[in-house]
Amino acid sequence: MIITPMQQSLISHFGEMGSRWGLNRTLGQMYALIVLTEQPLNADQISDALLISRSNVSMGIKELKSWNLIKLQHIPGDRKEYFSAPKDIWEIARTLIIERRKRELDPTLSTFRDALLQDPANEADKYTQQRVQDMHDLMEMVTIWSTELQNMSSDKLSTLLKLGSGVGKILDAKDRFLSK
Amino acid sequence: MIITPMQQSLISHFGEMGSRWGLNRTLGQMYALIVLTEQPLNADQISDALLISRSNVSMGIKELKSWNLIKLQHIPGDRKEYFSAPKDIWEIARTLIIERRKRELDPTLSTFRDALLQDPANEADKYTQQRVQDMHDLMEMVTIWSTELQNMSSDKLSTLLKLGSGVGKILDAKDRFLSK
DNA sequence: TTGAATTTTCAGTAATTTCTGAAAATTGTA
DNA sequence: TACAATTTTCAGAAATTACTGAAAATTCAA
Repeated sequence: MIITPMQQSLISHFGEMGSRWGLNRTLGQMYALIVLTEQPLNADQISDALLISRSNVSMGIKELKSWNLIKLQHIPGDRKEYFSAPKDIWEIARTLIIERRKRELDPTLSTFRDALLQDPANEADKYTQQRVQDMHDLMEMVTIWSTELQNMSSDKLSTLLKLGSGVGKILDAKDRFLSK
Repeated sequence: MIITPMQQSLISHFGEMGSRWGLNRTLGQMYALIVLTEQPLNADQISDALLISRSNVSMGIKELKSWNLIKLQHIPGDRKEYFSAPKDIWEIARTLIIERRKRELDPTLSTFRDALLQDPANEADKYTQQRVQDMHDLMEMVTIWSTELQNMSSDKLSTLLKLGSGVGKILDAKDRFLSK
């Protein structure tokens, strides 16, 4: 498993960014390696390439599996497991959106609902509930969006994103449009 | 600075979630406290309420300032600085989107551009560049979107989000619509 | 200016997270 | 079934991150 300088610099960068995304350095590096390599890789190859222990790779794979970010493959005549990333970058993006929502939004939404069901004990609680209500409504809408994206084909997702700076125009004319 | 049980449970939750967002526990708790309290708070009140050291609060405030998440206020006759969050939840959301983009996307986009400018040394590099190109294009579109959101009023942002499950419909009819 | 009030910095410590090697568990084939 | 190959687990070590108290710096009113 030889890594080119270009790959190395990208892998390092993903490592540094890894922690800013909910992952960690090693996980970022592992995923970069898998995404940037055409052939599926086995755990030993990953361990060699990134100079990390075999057991660390095993834990990393477990985590990447829990994120649904890797595909598992078998090569005939080889007992090792091989890992690869989806070739469709939109599929990866979609998965990331879904998984981040699960981890970052869903638990909070549920906590918000609990708080809103309680009787406010005093003025402070009343104010708190107002704010929670606002945050709840916002997060719920983001959730609806992400569900929509989840069920969207790569083509459609791509079209939507390319709409980019056209969003404003659509909104300006939305009423006219929706009334047709 | 008395905290109600309702506030306490929300603050705890924000603390736990804090690390899943690029913040940390204390920062999450601090921001929850500030958002959920109607009155602006000073550093000592935050320190008291959350049972953390005054210096920790100072560092937290510095961080929240760098995220543009808090407003600084002065109360006549009081030399202390008071902090509050925007009352408009959309403004907070907008700020979060911008700041997360700055931290999570921009540096990566720049690394991608560097890699794409290089001459591929071999087949592996050619494949790597293909994948980088895909990721680059996707991230650039997300960036354009976030810039759009950045310049959008709260009203408009709210309208867009509420569109929710209407997005698919809009896309289906996009061509018809845009040709008008 | 001066000095009390307030905020910030920072070195050392504490807490948390990540990583490793060794051992246990699992898998698949002969 | 037996066993070699492979993967997973996990306790302890290493690395990183967060927190504190004390001291330095800043602010502002008199």
